[in-house]
Amino acid sequence: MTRPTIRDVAAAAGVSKGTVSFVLNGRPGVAEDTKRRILDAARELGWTPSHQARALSTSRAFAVGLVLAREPELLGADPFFPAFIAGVERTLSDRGQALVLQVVPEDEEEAGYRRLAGSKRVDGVFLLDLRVGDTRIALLEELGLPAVTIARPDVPSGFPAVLVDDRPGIVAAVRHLQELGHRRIAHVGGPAHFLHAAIRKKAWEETGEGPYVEADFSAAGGAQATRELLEGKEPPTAIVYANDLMAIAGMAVAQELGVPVSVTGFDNTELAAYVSPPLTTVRTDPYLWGRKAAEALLGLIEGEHKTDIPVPPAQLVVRGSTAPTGGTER
Amino acid sequence: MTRPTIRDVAAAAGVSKGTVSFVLNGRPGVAEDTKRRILDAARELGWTPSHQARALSTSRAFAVGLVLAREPELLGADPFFPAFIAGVERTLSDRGQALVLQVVPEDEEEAGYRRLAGSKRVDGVFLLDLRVGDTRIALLEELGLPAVTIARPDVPSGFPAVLVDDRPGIVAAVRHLQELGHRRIAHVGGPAHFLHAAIRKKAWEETGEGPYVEADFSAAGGAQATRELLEGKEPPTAIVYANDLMAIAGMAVAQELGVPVSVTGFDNTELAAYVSPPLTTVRTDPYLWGRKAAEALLGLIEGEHKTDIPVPPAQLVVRGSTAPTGGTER
DNA sequence: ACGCGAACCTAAACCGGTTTGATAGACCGC
DNA sequence: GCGGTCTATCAAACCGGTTTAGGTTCGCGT
Repeated sequence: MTRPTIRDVAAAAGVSKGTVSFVLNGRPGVAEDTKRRILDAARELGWTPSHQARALSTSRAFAVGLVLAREPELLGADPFFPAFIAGVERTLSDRGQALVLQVVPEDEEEAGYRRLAGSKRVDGVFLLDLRVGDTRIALLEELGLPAVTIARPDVPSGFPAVLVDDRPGIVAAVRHLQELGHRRIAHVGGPAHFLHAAIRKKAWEETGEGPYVEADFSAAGGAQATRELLEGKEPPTAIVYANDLMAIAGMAVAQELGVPVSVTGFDNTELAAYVSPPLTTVRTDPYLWGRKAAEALLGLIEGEHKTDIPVPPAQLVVRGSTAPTGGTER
Repeated sequence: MTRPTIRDVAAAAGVSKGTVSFVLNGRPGVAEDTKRRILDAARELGWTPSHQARALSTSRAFAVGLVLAREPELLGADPFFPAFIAGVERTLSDRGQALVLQVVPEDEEEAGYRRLAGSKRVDGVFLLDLRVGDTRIALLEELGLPAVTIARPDVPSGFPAVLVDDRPGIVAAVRHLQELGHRRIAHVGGPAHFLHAAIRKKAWEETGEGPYVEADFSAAGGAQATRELLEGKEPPTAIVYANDLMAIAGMAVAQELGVPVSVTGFDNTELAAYVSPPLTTVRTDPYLWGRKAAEALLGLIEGEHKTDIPVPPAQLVVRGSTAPTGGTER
């Protein structure tokens, strides 16, 4: 028994294919009575339209894409993607859309987008990990592929964006440390070519605080940067990290060196609350971003006008890893 | 300027659509000369076949699916998926296949598979987080959807599987602890209805060691379980955890309670090497599993016979979190 | 009684590939 | 020189939807 097609439904309801199609797409101009007959027939036969056929005639893919250009190991440690993707799915699945993932080595990122666009596999894409002077923006415009980004304030991307402001989180962390009496507060940032790393660094710079070390968001990088800071002359009494992973690795280094130092992270990963001492960090909501981004992207694909979507700013979560100067951290 | 179609290529090469199609699919029976003319024309025009049209006429989706039925928060902390997916992609992208992701709440898992199958969006799926008496096996058979699982020894799944053996890793961890003088070695496992949790537990049981607490693979669960163990009478001197996340959370609890206890994790997450003390754990290779699983799935879809694929067993990575009894853990 | 527009529906073309049955021509042996 | 096979190619049907350009039918105004 093969899958029923629109033809079968049409025959069962005694109408033409065209009419069934009209009903399916909620077009006006079909009598109530006929409409019901068709819907009944469809239910009876268990018919669902073949989205392949639909895709062919409407040249829509009914799917959106996500290109991840990171090394697998780094991906594994990043709490952002799974949550973001879950949020995206939340929106997509309600609307019968699918999410197509491409994971590519960093140097094949462009090819990844070209593949998705060229084979018309997706109707639009998410643009993540925005970089300074990101070449992908031009690429996507060239490809004519609708896109939505996760962007930061003051950096126009040319696409509608979910506007995430990391600054209040960083500022709050620094203020919190200052209130605890810290006067030399360092920052361990992510690669500065990433917009989100750059803006966190900028927010921190504007507080006028101490030394800065650039790392790469990895545990290894965070540990290394911490060692540099603590073994240098005039070590800071507190460190603001650009993510939890580096912060946790940094805490371990400080413990090993026996240097008491307050630390804050960024992301509020699940583990943050369960390390010792529990990590003071900044809570973000990638799940929400995913939902919003997907809504925006679908809207864009439908031809809506592009607008940015603000989301609530990151919030500081105070835990035990920050303590008054001179006090003991553990 | 619209995308060229097969018709354009045919016209340019002075042949019929059919012949172009034959060449494209590498079918025999086309003269060398004609073949070259067609390929030249195709290159000239920059033609790539529309996979939508292809999908319609061959009723193949050229995509495989992955259903993730976990809460977003848990997903974020799990290092398995990103690495697995990266491996999968590695295989897929070479073969022009796409990966369609579905993230659903746990109670909608079945609907997720039905959606993928019903809309013919994918030609096959990966079946992950296999459970004891998994109902999805019957479901997929009912749906007639080819599938590949990540399975454990001795538990036939009915589908070709990447055969992962966690036991040597657990056994090695216990032996290692025993050699260090530990005599009461506890196990904090994952939910027992998961096959991988069950088999780790079983391997540990067969070593004849101490108390067992079931947790849920989360940091919170690991911390809670650890507290129970250490605050009970006859606390263990070592704990074997079923994943790194619980192990790290457990270490923190032990530190807070001031109880010296050796711990081992499972997964070898990036962070494992950078906590204090560095975590002794078991290294697995989900990237490889992803590659193998994708190869198997594509083979299966092509109609090859199903066979299980063994992968190298997990290996113990000894670090500082395991120390001789009576010695200091930090 | 007739013309007209609205409401409803149909037939057929189309999307861009794959696949099948037919055919034209080359080559073969006798 | 003729039937028979083989090769290379073509034309047309098909996949399962959407869309457009007409038809019918009907009620209504005059």
